Amino acid sequence: MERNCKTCPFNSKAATTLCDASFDQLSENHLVLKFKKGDTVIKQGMYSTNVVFLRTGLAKIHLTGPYHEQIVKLIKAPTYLGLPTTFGDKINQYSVTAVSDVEVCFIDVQVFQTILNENREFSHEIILELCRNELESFRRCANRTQKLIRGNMADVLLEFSEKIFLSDSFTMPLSQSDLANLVDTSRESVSRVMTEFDKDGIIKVNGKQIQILNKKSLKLISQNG
Amino acid sequence: MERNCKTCPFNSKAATTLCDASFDQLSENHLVLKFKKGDTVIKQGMYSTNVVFLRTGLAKIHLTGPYHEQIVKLIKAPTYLGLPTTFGDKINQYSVTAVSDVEVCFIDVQVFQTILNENREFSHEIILELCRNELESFRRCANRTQKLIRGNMADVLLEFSEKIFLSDSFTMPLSQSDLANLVDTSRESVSRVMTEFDKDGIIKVNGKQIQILNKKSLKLISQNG
DNA sequence: ATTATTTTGTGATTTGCATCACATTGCATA
DNA sequence: TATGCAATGTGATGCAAATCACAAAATAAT
Repeated sequence: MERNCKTCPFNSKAATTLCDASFDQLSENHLVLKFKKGDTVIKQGMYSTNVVFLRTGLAKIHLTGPYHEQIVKLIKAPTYLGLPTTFGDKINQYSVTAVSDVEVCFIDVQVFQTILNENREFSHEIILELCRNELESFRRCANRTQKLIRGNMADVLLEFSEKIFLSDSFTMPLSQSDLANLVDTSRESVSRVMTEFDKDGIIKVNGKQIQILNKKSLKLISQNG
Repeated sequence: MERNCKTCPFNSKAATTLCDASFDQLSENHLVLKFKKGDTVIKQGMYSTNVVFLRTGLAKIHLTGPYHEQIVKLIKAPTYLGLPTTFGDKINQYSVTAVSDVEVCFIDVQVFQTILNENREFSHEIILELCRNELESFRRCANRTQKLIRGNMADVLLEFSEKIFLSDSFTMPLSQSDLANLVDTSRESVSRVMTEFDKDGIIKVNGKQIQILNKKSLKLISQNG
């Protein structure tokens, strides 16, 4: 457990700003914690007075839906989490679970707010990030509800490849059940679509190892049925 | 066309703060415009350097989905619109269309930003609002994708009654096609569900006039299938 | 008033996908 | 190495809701 925030490999501008501007406050008031794959970082329904900064690793945001768990998205460090909670009623509105081993900073709200008030650039960036999230939510929701399973699965594969792993081949970080909750289908359908894509030569599946062979096709499937 | 912002019936705290704190700047820099029912207030894809404040009336936020228009939600004055656009790349990411006659203030981004920078309380409130929106999006999306049509329709009726019109009877502001895009179904299904609800004595439909007779049932339908 | 044109109601048919029901594989822990 | 549990593959069946196809109202336009 280290406490020196200067050493954080922050490549988020907001995070850097935060650290540079307020190192003293932060180093006094934050914790760097390590979580193992599968651990709960934020638990829906619990009281919390911390902003969470995901420093390294992957995590999933999920919440209890009307009938089953809903995975909102897979996120990659560095990002802030739990802002809405912190600024709201301090009750976590969603859970965050580590998908790989992760390092996390818990920053006390009070401190965070102070910094926000003192640092114009930082608060502007936070607003920007929140705006981006809102738009992303709209789009995501429109896609999920309108597209067929194949389209949504194609989207997820493309997103993982292009946004998360920055490579055509990667190790699938989620189980098929998780994927099902992410694209809102059944586990069985996820399985079927994956084997379909494999048989059609669009991807190569080898256990958890995924390789995208034909990105063009995936994009077509994403657009059409 | 009036320009005196002091006269706005702002009951949003953020809006009041904005007006009180920065009346001079604002009255120099904003316009109050009237739109008629059906008019486009914000057009997706267009360049814009204004934050839009919906002063009076109802409007719908909608965007082009992969296959058809998606209505995100019905909104009621007073609210800010287009924040994400304004802070982002200045290209509107969604459309806003007047559902009743509305009054709108266009506030120049520059001015808005200045005020945001000068007014701590105001910027804090904006952050709060953005956070709320994000959470609301998560919930909404989880509901839409998991619930059956009857459940979603029940939700919409309850929301209109409780959040928008604050009454058990109201005039449905959206067409069935709009409702279909809102809950992501077909127009025909909306029609069928409405007549079902009517036949079951849960609501009374009389053209566009809706009366909720049995709120308990609606809530049950919203929760179960 | 009389046409258009958009909205709505309702049946018949089709279909994507959930669900059920197991077999199988992989992985962990004794 | 065996044993147990979780994650997967795959068929058969059922169902919610999309789609198609009109008729009937209701609004708008002439």
